[in-house]
Amino acid sequence: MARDSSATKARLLDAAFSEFAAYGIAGARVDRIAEAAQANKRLIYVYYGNKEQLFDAVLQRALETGSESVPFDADDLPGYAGAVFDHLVAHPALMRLVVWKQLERPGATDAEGASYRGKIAVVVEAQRTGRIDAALDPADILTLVLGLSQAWFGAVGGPAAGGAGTGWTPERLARHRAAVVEAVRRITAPPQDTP
Amino acid sequence: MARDSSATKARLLDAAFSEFAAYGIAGARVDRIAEAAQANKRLIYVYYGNKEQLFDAVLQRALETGSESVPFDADDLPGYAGAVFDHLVAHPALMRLVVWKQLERPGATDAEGASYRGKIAVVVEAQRTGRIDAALDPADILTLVLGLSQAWFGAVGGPAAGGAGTGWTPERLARHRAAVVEAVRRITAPPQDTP
DNA sequence: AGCAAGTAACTATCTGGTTATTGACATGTG
DNA sequence: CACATGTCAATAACCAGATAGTTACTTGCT
Repeated sequence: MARDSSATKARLLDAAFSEFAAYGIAGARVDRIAEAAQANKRLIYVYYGNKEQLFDAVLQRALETGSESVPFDADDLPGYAGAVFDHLVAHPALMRLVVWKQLERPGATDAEGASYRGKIAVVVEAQRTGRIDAALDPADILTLVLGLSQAWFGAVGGPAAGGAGTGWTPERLARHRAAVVEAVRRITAPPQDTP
Repeated sequence: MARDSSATKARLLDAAFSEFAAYGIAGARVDRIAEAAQANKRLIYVYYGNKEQLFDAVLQRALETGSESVPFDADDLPGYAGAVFDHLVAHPALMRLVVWKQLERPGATDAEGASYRGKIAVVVEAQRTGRIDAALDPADILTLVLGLSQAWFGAVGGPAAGGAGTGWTPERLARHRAAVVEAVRRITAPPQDTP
């Protein structure tokens, strides 16, 4: 039990995820991560190199699991926006992590760029087949849909804080979710969509 | 010239603005701020108390000048969104500062809460007079409009980085601005808006 | 002189990262 | 079997540099 290096690595990664989500890269404390993981600080350097690389590992895993559980669907962008919204609300730490990354490590990684270009291509195709209004630039569509899905995070009284209970009641959240979905529908629906 | 305390205070505030926008609260360095302001570090504590209070002062001034130069107009939300967009693009440091604040100091201040409630009231009135679709919750409208205006910041290849040149060409930026304005129009326009 | 503005040097503490060492387990050898 | 050897996981103590905040002092203006 005490000699399982992969378990220790995983505990460190989990602890680092929480720490980075809460404090960002600059604010995160290596000692706190080690303590929360019940591991020795040294092992962070053995397994992950240094604080920055640990952050990279945390972010990569978080984004992987994120894009796995919310597959992109250009044929139903309102549904996709709702799914992204649900996932972020369910995992506010992931939301915070992404924002920290945006501030402290701007610029897209190769994986992000590839995923982005893939989505663009799918949107273009959906525009060609008439399922998305072709008047808007596909890159703009993507940006706006994501922006709408994440808008709650920046809202006044929004749950930018730590983890759980955050001022928004479930009803309020559900209503906002519906508003996001409807907004995406109005933006992306092709003309003459309401017969 | 060398003995003008208000000028020194202003220089410190400017330097602190840049520093906090670039590195956040945890990442900001008091020594760097003093050096950039060509002032003695001690004066930060004399004039502003400590690092956190200095951040508060920076944020307050930034938000004040922000809301001054972009007045809220519920009767023309697309135009308002465009104006917010323009202002943030012209002052990316302000955008970053707001996001840092959201992460490192969650929760709305009294001033923010008041401004928010004021906007809500104006939106409600605009819905009553039929200038905004009344089907959506006013709080959601506000959140979505702001989210759209800021969506570019989170975009792939977006200018989350430092200050100036950031991958987005002026043309790309103008196109995205038009997309934001059009998106807000589609979301907020009352039914039967196109005669 | 007297007061406000400004400064250099200092300190206590923190923090990322490292060194030297120990403990556990497996394997090969006589 | 008994025992030496090598390897991997883990640990405690340590260190050099950084950092927020302070103390005691000087400068310049009226």
